[in-house]
Amino acid sequence: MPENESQQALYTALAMIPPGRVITYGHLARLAGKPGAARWVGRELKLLPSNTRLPWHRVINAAGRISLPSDSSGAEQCERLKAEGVEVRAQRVDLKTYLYDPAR
DNA sequence: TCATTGACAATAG
DNA sequence: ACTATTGCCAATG
Repeated sequence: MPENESQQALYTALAMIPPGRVITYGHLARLAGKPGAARWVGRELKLLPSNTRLPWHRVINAAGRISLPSDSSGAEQCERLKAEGVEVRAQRVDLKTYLYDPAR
């Protein structure tokens, strides 16, 4: 059973991000019905189980960078993105090219 | 209740 | 490109 509406909306929105595309925390928050709650999104993603099927790795910050420490988690996100065809050069993703914007 | 912290964001200098 | 500041939501001490 859904823990709450917002969380359910977040999962649904995240699940529809196609491979090879990315989205920012802010945009995802808006899609989840909580505009301006980018930080809340990050907190929720951190709570996801390691066995989740959700594409958490397609979520990056507004600057196009990985918002995780460069150790294990950050490196894994980077690898996952590259594996999907997303170019990550100098720790940075070109939002103009890879950002998933349903309204555009 | 207040202060701090965190997978954030926009703006200014 | 960098730091500093301010605003944001929620959890934690």
